[in-house]
Amino acid sequence: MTFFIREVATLQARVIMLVDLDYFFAQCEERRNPSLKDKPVVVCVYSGRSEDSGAVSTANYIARKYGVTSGIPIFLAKKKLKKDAVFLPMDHEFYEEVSGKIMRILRSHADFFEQVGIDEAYLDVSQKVKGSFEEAKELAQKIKEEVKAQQKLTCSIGIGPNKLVAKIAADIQKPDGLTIVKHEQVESFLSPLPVSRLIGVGRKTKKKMQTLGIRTIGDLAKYDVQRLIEVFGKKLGIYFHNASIGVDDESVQERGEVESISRISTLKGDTRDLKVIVEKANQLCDEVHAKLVQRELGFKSVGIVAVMVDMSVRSRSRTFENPTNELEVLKKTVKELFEKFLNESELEARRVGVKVSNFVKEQERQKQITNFIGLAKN
DNA sequence: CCCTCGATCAC
DNA sequence: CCTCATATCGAGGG
Repeated sequence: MTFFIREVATLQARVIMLVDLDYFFAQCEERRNPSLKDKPVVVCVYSGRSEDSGAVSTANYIARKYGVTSGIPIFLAKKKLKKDAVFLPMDHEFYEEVSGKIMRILRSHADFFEQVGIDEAYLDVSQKVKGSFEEAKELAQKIKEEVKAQQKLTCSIGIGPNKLVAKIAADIQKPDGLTIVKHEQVESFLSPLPVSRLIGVGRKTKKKMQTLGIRTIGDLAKYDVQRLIEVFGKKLGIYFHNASIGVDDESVQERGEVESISRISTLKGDTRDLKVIVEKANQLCDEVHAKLVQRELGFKSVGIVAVMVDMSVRSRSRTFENPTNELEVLKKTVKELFEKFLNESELEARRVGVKVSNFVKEQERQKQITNFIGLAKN
């Protein structure tokens, strides 16, 4: 019997790490210019409406002390900081380059690897550490040292029996943190934490749970699953229940290709003038199309999105019978979608976006065409 | 099963 | 005054 249990344990028990690069964009800027290190650093997305319009992407911890966090308007960040703060525009290419080098280091230490966004990755290290959390801790320290030595950046690492716990653990101590939660600690670790720590619980869901008397993950664990399903739907209800008791069997797997490519941009001024909107949309089409070419993809679906003056978000889309890769088709479709949309809407638009999806590898698309011509001939 | 669209989350 | 990009879910309709 003991034998059997041990078998099960070696087959199933996992050791998962979540590595999170600390205040990534701002830390990249500090690395490039170390004189920034003792100042508040705020990396911004400028929207171009006015001098300081736009939002904060990432701020270093000095800036955060003053209440400057991701997503707040730039002008507000300036009001909070005043003097010696440094405001910088995003340099996405640079961050991608740094990220790529670090991800290669992380991948080399994992049995299975999954990058999540530009600054996060899950590592399944079960085999590497032979199921030992003690060894996992040593490996994590080694990884932190290596990233520091080779790329001059700090990161925070969470270790747990699954992705869910590892992710929350990584958030506990940062920057430059290391938090380990073993199986037997999962319940006591999770239960006092607010539900908002769970992936999938944002502003709206937190509010909804609050009205149900659910504040902590422990509260959620005690709540009836059937009720959760009634309130949040089947998929989410079951997910929330399992998450609340630290259960998660999602595997760590390399992410496949992206399934949509989109660009959105803020207009100089609010408008519902088709010409103005199409002009901006065409720029976005160019950018989206460049990505498509780069990835050698054709697309079957085209979508537009408009953020209206009241910040409500509207979208329209169209799916073709056959995939295409032509920029002109994209632009024409986008124009038609906006034209139709404007007829159905009263409000002025503040931001507009373009999206393509339903990809077909260009090679496959060409093959289809060749086949079709072949058939027609016979 | 596919399409469309809004909502939500989180980067 | 309030960025950007991607994924996922559910509802509604076919």
